[in-house]
Amino acid sequence: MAILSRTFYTSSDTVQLAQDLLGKTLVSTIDGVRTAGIIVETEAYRGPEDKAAHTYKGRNTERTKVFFELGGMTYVYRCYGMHHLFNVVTGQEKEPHAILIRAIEPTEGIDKMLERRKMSKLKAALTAGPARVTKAMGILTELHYALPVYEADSLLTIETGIEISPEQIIASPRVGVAYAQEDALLPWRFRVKDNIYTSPAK
DNA sequence: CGTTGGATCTTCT
DNA sequence: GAAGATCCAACGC
Repeated sequence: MAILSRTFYTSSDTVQLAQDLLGKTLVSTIDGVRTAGIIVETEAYRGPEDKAAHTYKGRNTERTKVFFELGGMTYVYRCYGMHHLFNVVTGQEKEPHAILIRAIEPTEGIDKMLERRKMSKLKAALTAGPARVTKAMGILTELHYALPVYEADSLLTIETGIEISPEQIIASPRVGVAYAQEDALLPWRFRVKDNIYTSPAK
């Protein structure tokens, strides 16, 4: 499989990229052990205008500083004090956009993912949900913040995967962002239709 | 099946 | 001091 080049993350609009990422393969390599899965659910966050984004109004803190780099870097942060959520920074320098990876369909290293999730049998709950994805792949804020996903020796890479046609993509409002008022209604959540690792179509 | 509450870090008021 | 880009176990039907 081929690693996507850095230009993939900088040459299109973030909302388009969130759709383009569906079908691509997220790969984590820790201590030589590879775990991988097809991306089947994403959400776009477009600071500084987007009220739901951590970079709303250009907020630049220790946590969000990687947003301001050129696209293709990882943004991992802690959510509700106990989960790690994984994003890919997109766009140009000083353009604080990112795409949250919400669900994957496991393809490689499933035994390792089951072990990390303390599960015995493969089912959708293994990697359906942003915090589940990071747990299954061993992604941690301390270990995986601000890494290039376009470099072959990176702990996290994104590679080519399967073709997803526009008809297979479902757009809907983002999850858990009611506080963002009118921006909460933007249809910036994208899912692969009929995939069991995302919630069913409505 | 649906609902509830606990875990507990970062950031902003 | 409060709330958040969440998950899961423990309930009650």
